[in-house]
Amino acid sequence: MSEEKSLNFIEEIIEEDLKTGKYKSIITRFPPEPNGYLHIGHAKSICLNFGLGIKYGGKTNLRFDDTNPVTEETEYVESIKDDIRWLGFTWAEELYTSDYFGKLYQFAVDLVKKGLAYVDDSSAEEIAALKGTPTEPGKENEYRKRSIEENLTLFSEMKAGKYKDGEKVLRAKIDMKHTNMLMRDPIIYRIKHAHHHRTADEWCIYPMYDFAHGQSDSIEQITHSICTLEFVPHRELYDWLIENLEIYPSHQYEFARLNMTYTVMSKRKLLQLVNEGHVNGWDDPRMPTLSAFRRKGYTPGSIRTFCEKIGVAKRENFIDLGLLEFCLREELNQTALRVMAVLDPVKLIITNYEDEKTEELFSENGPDESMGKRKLLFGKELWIEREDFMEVPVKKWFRLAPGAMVRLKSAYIIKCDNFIKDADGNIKEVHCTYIPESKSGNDTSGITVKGTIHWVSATHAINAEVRLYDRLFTSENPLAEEGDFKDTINKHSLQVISNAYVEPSLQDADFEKRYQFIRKGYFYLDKDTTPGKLVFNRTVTLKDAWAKEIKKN
RNA sequence: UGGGUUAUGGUGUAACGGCAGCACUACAGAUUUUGAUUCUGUCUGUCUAGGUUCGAAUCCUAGUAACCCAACCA
Repeated sequence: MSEEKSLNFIEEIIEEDLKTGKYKSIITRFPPEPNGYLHIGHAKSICLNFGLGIKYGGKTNLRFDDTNPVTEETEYVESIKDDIRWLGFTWAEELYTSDYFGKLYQFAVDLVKKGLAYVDDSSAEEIAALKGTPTEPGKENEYRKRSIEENLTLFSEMKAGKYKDGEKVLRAKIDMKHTNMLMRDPIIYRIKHAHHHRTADEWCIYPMYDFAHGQSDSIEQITHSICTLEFVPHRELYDWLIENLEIYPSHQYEFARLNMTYTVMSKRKLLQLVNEGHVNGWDDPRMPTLSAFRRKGYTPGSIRTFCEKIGVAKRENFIDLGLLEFCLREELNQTALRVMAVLDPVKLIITNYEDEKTEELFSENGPDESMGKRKLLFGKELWIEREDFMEVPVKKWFRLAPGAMVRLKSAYIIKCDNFIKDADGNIKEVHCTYIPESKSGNDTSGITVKGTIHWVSATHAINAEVRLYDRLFTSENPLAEEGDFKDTINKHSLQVISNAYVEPSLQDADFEKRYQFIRKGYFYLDKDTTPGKLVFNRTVTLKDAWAKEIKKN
């Protein structure tokens, strides 16, 4: 049975274009502005653009849209390239809009020569005042009547640096009464005496987005220029410029950007979180940036799967963060190495176990037998999870409690006989006896227990710092709340455990491996790890039916 | 009081005039040496009102709602 996957609307357009022979092959592009780090919303666009290139045997360029020197930096260029590579994509060519500044300038001159652009001496305020509003038409000003010759002179003087920032702009001459405000003589060049990250001080005039993007698409012969919905009104201008410049006709198509629960996606707001210290940098694992997801332990494959599952359409969407986590767990469940770690330790003493004895036990590394087994060290004193013992068990409890039996994962069945509290009434030690015949893999005891808990040997375990993350916002939609979105920041989004115990095999942890701390979640080594101190990030929790059960009561 | 875009379960996404499907979530159960995984099952939907048609999510008419547009940002 062949399962035919339905096409999204852009794929339909492409297949039609290919079928009718409009294009022999396609070229797409991913056009980030290097003024911030890439986030999960960009991943949707990256997967779409590069995915299309791959699917239809075309190619995809990486083009940095660097027309605003005051906000753009090389640091961002590098991080963006890293993130795209990490996601698993390869660009055909690495390009910069600034590569085309010469051509773009010439295009502007052509427009002036055709009488379709003019130099305007008005201030930003004056321009805004005559622009009108969405419901009222704009008005023309005196500069609009300048001769072609005068415009040519003035524009070349702008380029030559004769004027200060804001003193003059170049505008396309279209229609001040147009119902689309973007067509009311849009500014296409402005003066900025600023240092550009690539062209340095070569230019003091820079093209606006609308006069750079479509023209760059055209220069690269991009067949399908894909952007998000807020650019829909720009398409009319995009087409107007291409038509009047008589250059290669690229076409723009728009899809709905990704919105996700418990997440803000605008670069401006993310920058705010970083600058105001609400998080510790762009790659703080609580951020929705790709570098943060990477640091936290997300796999590129899970993000690609996610982008595949959410689809591409034109209607507003609000995706459940849980879907991303589902894709992640789906992959990690297959691939993560199983190990044991105790995050909130309580001492467990096996009273009938020989004092100095150390026993070697074996445990599977993962769900697939090919992943092999590893050695565990077992002894009289262990660390177990505080939450796995209950002095007065609730109903349906099948972990440790006075008189109760559980299996220690890959080891023995034990029975709880006693426990000791400290002066504050906290459980200090749990005393148990073990059943020698119940050894894992060789159990002749005939006893069955409902619960299995994880453990580490107190004499062999190594110490580690473990960082647990929760969602950054308490509100599902921080932007929809009254007041500032930062008011809904989750004050408990980071929990640092400095005294966790992990099994000795973790001494060899590295950035190639992802782990499941059995029963606790998936974890990944953090870059803050030093030779003397292991640091792990919790990538995501395991699904927890018991927590849900508790919550119900 | 302008222009543009979009409306399908709680959330996404299919259907191209012919049985409203899939995924996530939620819920119930089975299995389990991870209360994980796996497996089984259940609930929930075509924005509204008319019309065309043997037959409408799909076509027509009229509404309604949401989002975008008044940076020398992209």
